[in-house]
Amino acid sequence: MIKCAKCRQIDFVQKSGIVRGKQRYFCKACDYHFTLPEAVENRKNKPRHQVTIIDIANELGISKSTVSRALRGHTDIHEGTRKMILDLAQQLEYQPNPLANALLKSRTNIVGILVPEFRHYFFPTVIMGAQEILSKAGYNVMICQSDESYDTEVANVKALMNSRVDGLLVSVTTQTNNVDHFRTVLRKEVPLVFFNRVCPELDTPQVIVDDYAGAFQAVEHLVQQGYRRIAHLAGPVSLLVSRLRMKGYLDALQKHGLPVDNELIIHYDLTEEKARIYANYLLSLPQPPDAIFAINDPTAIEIMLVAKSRGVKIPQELGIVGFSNDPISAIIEPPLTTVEQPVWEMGRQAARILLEQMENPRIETYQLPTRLVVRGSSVNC
Amino acid sequence: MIKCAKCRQIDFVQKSGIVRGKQRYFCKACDYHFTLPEAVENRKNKPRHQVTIIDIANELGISKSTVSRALRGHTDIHEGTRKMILDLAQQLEYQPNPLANALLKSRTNIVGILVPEFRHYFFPTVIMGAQEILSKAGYNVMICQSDESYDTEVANVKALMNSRVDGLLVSVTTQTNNVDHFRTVLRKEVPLVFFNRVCPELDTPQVIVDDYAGAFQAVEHLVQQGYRRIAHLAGPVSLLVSRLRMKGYLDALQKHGLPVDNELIIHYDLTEEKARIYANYLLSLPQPPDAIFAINDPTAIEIMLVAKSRGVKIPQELGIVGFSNDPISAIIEPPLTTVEQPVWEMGRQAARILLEQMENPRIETYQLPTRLVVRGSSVNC
DNA sequence: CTGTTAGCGCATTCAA
DNA sequence: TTGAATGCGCTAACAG
Repeated sequence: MIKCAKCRQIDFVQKSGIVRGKQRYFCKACDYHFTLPEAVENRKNKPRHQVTIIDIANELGISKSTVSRALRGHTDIHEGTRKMILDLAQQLEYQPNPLANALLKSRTNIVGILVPEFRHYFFPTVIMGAQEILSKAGYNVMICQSDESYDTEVANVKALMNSRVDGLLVSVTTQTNNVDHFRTVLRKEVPLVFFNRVCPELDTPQVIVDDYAGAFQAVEHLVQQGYRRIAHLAGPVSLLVSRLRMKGYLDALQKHGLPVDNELIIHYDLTEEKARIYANYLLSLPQPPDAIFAINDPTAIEIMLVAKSRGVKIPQELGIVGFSNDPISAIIEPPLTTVEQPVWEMGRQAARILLEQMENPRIETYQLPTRLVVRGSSVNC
Repeated sequence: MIKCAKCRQIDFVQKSGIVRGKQRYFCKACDYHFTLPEAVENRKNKPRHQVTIIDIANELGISKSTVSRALRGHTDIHEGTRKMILDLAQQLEYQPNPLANALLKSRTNIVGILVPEFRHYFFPTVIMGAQEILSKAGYNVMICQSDESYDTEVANVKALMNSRVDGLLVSVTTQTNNVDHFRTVLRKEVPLVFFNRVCPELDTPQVIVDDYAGAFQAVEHLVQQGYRRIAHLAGPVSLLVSRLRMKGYLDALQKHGLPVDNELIIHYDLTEEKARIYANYLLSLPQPPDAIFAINDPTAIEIMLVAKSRGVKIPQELGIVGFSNDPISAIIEPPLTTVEQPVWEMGRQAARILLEQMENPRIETYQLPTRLVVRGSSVNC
């Protein structure tokens, strides 16, 4: 089945020895010597050769289009032919090559997920939720983590775009102030959904929880427990989630007539070391707080460890509330009061919206509920 | 630049109206009406059109081969031409389409990582280590988690193979007894490296830690602390890691002349619920153990919680040692004695070996060291 | 109902 | 030094 490279006839071609490792051919019709393109040659003796529709077509003596149609389940096919094809495909363990399809359709069936870290409970869980929905819908997932570095985030977005992902699920870093890299994504019309750490300045869907209400309840709870000098170890101002929780904190204080002391409000970059430093700072103030509302559970736990190491009694001398309901918070001693958010569901929801976005784009912010879980770290009895 | 679909001439073709949304063309030479393939038509007016070498070639009035060569950095190119091409490419923000390349070379530059779960510290950390190495080497990573389900694992392997990953990093589920799906991978000559939960029966590299020594030290430590009736809440027999840690446990008992009591050895499936059930079971034996060596930290922590809930004092009435040095173990009360393993490094190592495997396959088992970290949960003072 | 043809974007081979 | 032709595997349009 080898055509002459010159006269295109097939009946006169024969092998004519091997030169520098390459099989050479000779056409008796036009007296022409030639070698086959490497790919074709490889095709013949590669052990890991994947079965293609051409193999099936050749085997059956029909055209590859017919095979394609049968495999794709088109209706206008002779029943016998279809059966032949399907049987052989099964027997040969035929697997369509998604690369070819991707090239043809410019669709990879891959969704990129970009998160700042996955050391803690939160992001891995969101990812699992997203994966649940996405894999049901036939998508594979490519996960990147930016390690809270803006540069890495930019590089990751570039890499994912370069891999031609069909959509992007993103939670930004604490350092992300410039969002041009996401503008590029939108310009190329690649569906993009933010979750948790969102970019409200971009016209694309966002999935968040009711951070304001959660924070408000948390602080109100502290007030009701009798705490009066409540500090807030907050996230960086760049993140909407920080600002919303901050607002909940402030409004709760205000509602209950408590003064806002700026000394007790600290924005930080969510790293462990800084959490420890600021916790120590707060506890060594001349007038230390009697309670701290932390932006999230890892922060709350760092505070707790610092407090313990300083001999500060929880909850008697210091009430602590976190955010997220990380499983650790139930385990630690004393168990941590925290604001539960539907983490798994957030992943599912973000994925659903991304899928929807691929069909008919709509820009909306989706908000999931939060719920206060009261535990020992804040019950001042 | 449109050729007639019949006579292949280009000079006589003109548009002839739009029918059902499709542009139709008309050849004045051969009097033939036709439409262009969808792809070509799309190409003309797609907003998200990516720049290709053809665009560059057309713009410059040269052939795409030349452009390709210039971009690929071949030497046999006129310096002026090269510069022209490179400049225009930069200006147009040309990005080579990896899909085309993948199709051509049968290489995707994607590595699949398959883990049983990522709820806990261990697997996410390994993944981060692997990613560090792989992305440096120009690979993207596709992560799947099987949720400890054999069927999901098989499906995931299939999906990853179907995506034509260039290599696979795997840790199997507790249920994986049949490894035919991995045999398929090897048969197709896709590099495969196991880590942590490995498949020694397969001829492919494995990365593990010195589980035996770690377990031995852990149990010996318990003996030295004066514990005499040491139980072992072990992993499923199907996992090599369970068997090795079990052996370490048994040998340590034997070395110190302690009897092996089968009642005190329990294999389980690593689920939280079962951990709790068996912990309760052990503690309610007529002759309960005075110490428990747990297969891993999550298990140890479940045991600790159960013990606390039953009012059993740790470490006075019950010594506990885990395995992995999960960050939680330092935080929990009392802090957990555990066997540290270089988790991050395990990911890096597995990735390195996978890369090496792509060059020159070699079958070896790589073992990383472990180290006992003594904390409060086992110091019987 | 089926075969032919074209093209997705690229690298490569051969001919000039 | 360059261009034309080929094929990676597949689908879709079109012509019988």
